[in-house]
Amino acid sequence: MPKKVDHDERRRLIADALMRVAAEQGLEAVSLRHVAAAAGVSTGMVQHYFRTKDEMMSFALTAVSERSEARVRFALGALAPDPSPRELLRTMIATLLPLDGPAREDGRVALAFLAWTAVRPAASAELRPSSMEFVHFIASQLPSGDPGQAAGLLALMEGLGVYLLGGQYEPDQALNALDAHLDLLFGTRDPAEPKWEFRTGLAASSAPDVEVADERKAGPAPSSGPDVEVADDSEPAGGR
Amino acid sequence: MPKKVDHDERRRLIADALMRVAAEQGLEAVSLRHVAAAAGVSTGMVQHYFRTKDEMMSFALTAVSERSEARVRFALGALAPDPSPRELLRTMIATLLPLDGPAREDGRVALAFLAWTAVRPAASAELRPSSMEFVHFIASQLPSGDPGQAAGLLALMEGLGVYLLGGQYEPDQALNALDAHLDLLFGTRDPAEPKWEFRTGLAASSAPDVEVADERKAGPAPSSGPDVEVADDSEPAGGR
DNA sequence: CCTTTTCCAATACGACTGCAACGCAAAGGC
DNA sequence: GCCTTTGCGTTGCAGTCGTATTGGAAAAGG
Repeated sequence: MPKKVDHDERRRLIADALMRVAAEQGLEAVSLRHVAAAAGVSTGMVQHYFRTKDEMMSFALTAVSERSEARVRFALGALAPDPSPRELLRTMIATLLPLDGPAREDGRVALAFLAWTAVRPAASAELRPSSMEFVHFIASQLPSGDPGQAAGLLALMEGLGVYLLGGQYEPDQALNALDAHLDLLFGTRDPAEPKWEFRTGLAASSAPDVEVADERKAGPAPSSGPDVEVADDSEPAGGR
Repeated sequence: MPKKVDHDERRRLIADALMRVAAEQGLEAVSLRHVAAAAGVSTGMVQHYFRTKDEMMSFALTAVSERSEARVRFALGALAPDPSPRELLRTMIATLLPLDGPAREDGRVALAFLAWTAVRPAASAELRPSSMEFVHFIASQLPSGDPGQAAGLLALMEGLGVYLLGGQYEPDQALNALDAHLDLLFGTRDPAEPKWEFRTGLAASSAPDVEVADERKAGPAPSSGPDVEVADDSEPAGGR
C-alpha cells in the first residue's frame, strides 16, 4: 500500500472545520469549498474523504453528539466522589447548556443540525435511542423515579439551551430556572408535596439549604385574566 | 393610479408559500424561484413585493410568530369562561406544541427560523422582548409567582417542542411530561379552581371571538431596520 | 384619445453550488 | 528498475442562486 494516512483523523479534521463554519455562518454556508478552505485543504481532498456532501454532514452530526458526550463525561469525572443525585444532574445539565463561549458555539452547531435533521428523518434516527437512555438515567436519579418528570427535565434543559442561544435568557436566569425546577423535583424548597396550601410566606420549608432569593409575589399586576398579552413568538421551536 | 392590488395580501400569499416550502424541505430549499413556484406566481412578482430575499425572510418570520399568536388566542377563546390558571396554561402550551399534523409543519418552520436567526442577530431582536412578557404572564398564573419557575415552564415547552419535532418524544409522552410538570407547579392534579384574590371574574372574561386569519398592518419589518443585536441560538439535540 | 403609473413576466448575468474526471506525487510489493 | 495503489490538487460541467434590467399589459386621470 502506498501512503499511510489515518483516515478517521482526516475526517475529524474536516468535520471540525465544518463545525467552525456552521457555528459562525450557519449550516447553509457549509459548502465543500468553504469547509475545505476553513480546514486549509483543497476541495478535492474533502471529496476524497467524503464521497458526497450528505456523507460529510452525517459524519459531522455524529461528531457533534460525541463531543457533547465527552464533555459530560469530563464534567462528571471532575465531580466529588459520591455526588448526590441532584448534584449529579445539575452538573450534567449545566455542562450541556450553552453558557460560555465554546459551549455556545457548539450549541449553535447543534441547533443548526437539529433543524437539519427535521427535514432528513433518516439522519436523526440513529440518535433517537440515546435520548431514551438519557431519560431513563435521569428518572433513576429522581426521588420519584417518574419518567414523565425525567422527560420534562430533559426538555427543560433543551429549552433553556434554545433560549440561551436565542438571547431570550441570560445565563444566570437559565441557571436560576434550572435550580427552581430541581427544587421542585427534589423537594428542598417548595413542597409541592401532598399538602397543598396556597403558598403563603410560611409555606417554604425552613430548610436552610439553598439560598434563593425568594420573592413572594407581592402583588404585581395580576395580569388581567386570560386575555392575553402574550405576544409571543418566542416559541419558535415548539412552534406553532 | 393604475391597478389596485392589496400589497399586504400578496406578501402574505408569498409568505405562506415560503412556509410551505420550508416546512417540507427546510429553509435551505427556500429560494425565490421555489417560493414563486409554490405560490403559483412568477419570480418577477416575488421580486416586486420583496426587493430582497432577506426582506422576504423577515416578513415570513414575523408572519410565523403572528400565526402562533393567533392560534393561542383562538385556543384560549374556545376555553371555559373561567378557567383555572392551570387549565389556562395547559391549554396555551398544548396549543403551541407541534403535536398534530399542521402544528408540526408550523413547528418545523419555526425551528428552521430559530436556527436562521442564529446567524442573523438583527432578525431576532424584535421578537425577544415578547418572550419576557410571556414569562411574566406565566408567573402571574403560578401559585408561587416565581419567575424562575415560569421561565422553566416556558423552556420546558420549547424543549418538548424540539423533541417532538425530532421524533424523540411521542405526543403522549410530551403531554405526560407537561402534566407531570404542572403537577409539580400546582400541587396535585387539577384542583378545582383555587380562589385567588387576583383575577376577578370580570377581568377574566376573554372574548370568545377569535380571528385566526389576522389582518395586519403593512410592514412589520421595514426593510433595513436599525435593529441590531445579539445572536443566538441553540443547543440541540440534546445532544447527549 | 393619450399619458402616467403600477403590476408583473421574461430574460440576462455573475457568482456559487455539488460532483465527476483527470493528472500527478508518493509509497510499498515485486 | 517497474507497477500498482492510494492521496490529493486542479479543472470543467451542469445547474441554481439572488439580483438587475427590460418591456409590455392594465388601469386610472387628463
